[in-house]
Amino acid sequence: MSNSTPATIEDVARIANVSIATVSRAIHMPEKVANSTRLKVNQAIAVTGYTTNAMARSLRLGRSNMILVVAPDIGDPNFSNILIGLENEARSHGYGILIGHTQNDAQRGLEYLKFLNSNQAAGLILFTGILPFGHQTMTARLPPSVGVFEPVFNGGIPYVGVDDIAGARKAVDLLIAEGHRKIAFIGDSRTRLAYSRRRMGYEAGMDAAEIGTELRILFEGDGTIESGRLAVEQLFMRDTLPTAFMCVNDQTAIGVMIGLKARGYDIPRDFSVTGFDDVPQAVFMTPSLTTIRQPRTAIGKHAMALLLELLSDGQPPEAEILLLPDLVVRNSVSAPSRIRR
Amino acid sequence: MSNSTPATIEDVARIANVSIATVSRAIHMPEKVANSTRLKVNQAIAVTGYTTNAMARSLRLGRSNMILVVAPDIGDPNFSNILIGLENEARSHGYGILIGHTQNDAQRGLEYLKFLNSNQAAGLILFTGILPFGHQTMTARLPPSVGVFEPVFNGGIPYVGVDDIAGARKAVDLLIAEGHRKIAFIGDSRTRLAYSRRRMGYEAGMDAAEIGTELRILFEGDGTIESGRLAVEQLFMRDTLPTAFMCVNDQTAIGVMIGLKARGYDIPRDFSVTGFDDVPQAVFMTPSLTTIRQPRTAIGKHAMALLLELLSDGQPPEAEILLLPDLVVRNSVSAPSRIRR
DNA sequence: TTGTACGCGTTATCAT
DNA sequence: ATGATAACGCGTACAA
Repeated sequence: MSNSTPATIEDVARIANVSIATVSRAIHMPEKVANSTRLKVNQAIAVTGYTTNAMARSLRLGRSNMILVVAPDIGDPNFSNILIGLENEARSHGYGILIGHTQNDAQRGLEYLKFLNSNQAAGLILFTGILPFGHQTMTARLPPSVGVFEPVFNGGIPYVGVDDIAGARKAVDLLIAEGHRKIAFIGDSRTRLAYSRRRMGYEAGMDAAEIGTELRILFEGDGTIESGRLAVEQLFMRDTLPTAFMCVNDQTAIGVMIGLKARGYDIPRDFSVTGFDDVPQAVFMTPSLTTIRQPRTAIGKHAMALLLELLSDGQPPEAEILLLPDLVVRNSVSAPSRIRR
Repeated sequence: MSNSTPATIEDVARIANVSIATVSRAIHMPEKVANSTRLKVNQAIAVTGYTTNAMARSLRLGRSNMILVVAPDIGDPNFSNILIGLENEARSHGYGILIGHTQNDAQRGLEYLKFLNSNQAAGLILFTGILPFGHQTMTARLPPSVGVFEPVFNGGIPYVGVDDIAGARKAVDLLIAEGHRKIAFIGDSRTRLAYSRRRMGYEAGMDAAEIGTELRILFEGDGTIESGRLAVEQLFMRDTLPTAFMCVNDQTAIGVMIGLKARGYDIPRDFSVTGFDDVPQAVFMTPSLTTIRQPRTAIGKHAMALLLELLSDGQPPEAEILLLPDLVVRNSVSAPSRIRR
């Protein structure tokens, strides 16, 4: 059983009294081998505790059973949850997943490119809109790849993300349903494509409710807590106050809440606030934040499924898969207060 | 340059006008090859864009350059931060890291065991005190392994964790320095060894301050938010109130804070609270939680360094590496109130 | 200092 | 249905 050296296909063949070719067939194409023979082989496998040597297999096949997952920041809470989806899906198809993080450093990106070139990974999952390989990118032969969250700016690389427009629409619709009309959108059109889409959802919702542009307030931030706080300050100074703040992401929403509380206002009595993402701390805020939840595990699962399809079929089935995010109603939204503004 | 098929060692040899053996030597034992030859080889490598085929190399060498990291739950915020340390250290030594999560499911654990057996990983990092391989564990030949956070109950497997006793001591010392004497320890001696050690730190601190056992309150919980809340209820019922709650982990502390606030008390005016771990939401609590921070990235780095040492030396340099955690002072601790209790 | 040749464990081709 | 054998790309013992 537990010898010093792992059993090889030859050990199995000897014990089962067949050739190594038959053993290989019994494992990978069971229908092409006689029942009685297959039985003998299976017994021999059980006796020896044989496991296919993945290195030899990969060498022969010319491809590994590993998927490289590259993210700019592993520590990102978004990352770990998507990882779960990725890992489950990969594992259930016999693939393992390799982790890499670039910290937005081109040098490290290059290392991963070498990694890919040395055949260590059959496919690539990218957590960023840009290829992390610097200027070498152009000459690089990438394996089948799939982006997560954002389209990869290289063309031809499919991606799995969330329907930001529909998600934002859910938030603005809730606000409108609660009776709000003067709703500010605290946005960030520069950083990510997803963010401009969220704004589109906001506009669409306002349009649908026939709320005129004179009631729409747009603040251009940068998606950080600080920019949320700043938005509040600016809006107060300009004396153009909304009854609700719809924020492009949870970070901004947290900043808005901080700013509002600093001025002594109560949320949601005086102002309603919504976020987007449902970061882990959203539920711990006071009040807990009403937001749009990213279906993280599902995103991971779909991205990996797409990649595996690519790996077998060769052709990209779809260029873009958008999942519908959920509205998570908590305590930061209520009907608008009666204070005149 | 970017041909259809990757360059092999043979391509390099042909261009450099040497044998493949010389190319291999030029790469792996540069000092054993003539300067002029090495130069030719390096040029040929540059021209072809050659990268060693890792599969072939691993097959030949009998070991891969992958480290398998197995955790019960990838989503755990502790995990991702340690992962950063692990990854950085591994990568800088030419190793890649593979992720697996078991969800405490023995079946999945077995899959990883097969993985290991098929030579796909040269080493193993374990995030749990128990081997996740079910009863097969005994017969299994494990590769060099290192535990993280907790000792692995198998013997002979070194681990890297945190000095829980010293960490807890920092918390209790702070409380005592603020003037507290009647300090409750809300613990959990069943779940993890680390937790009992934290209690030892508490006792040691109380001993050092010569605070008698009649002023020590011990509540046995289970490390969850709910158990923290429950502790408060019980202590109020028993009418044995401390001025400070020292909690075995942040979850418990959060529960305690919820319980205290539900009864209308102010923290830290009426009661002080400390946690342990510094989970991401600790800073977002109101008040923000004073706690002991796990040096997560450092733990990962040390664990991987230890494993790599094991991989090359063969012998475990140390059985146990304990890192010193930091006290993070925030706003949940102040001097005890004057209310008589 | 350099080259030749074998073997690592597998899968695929071609016979039988 | 099964077996013999050639490759996959590399590292190294041995020979030169």
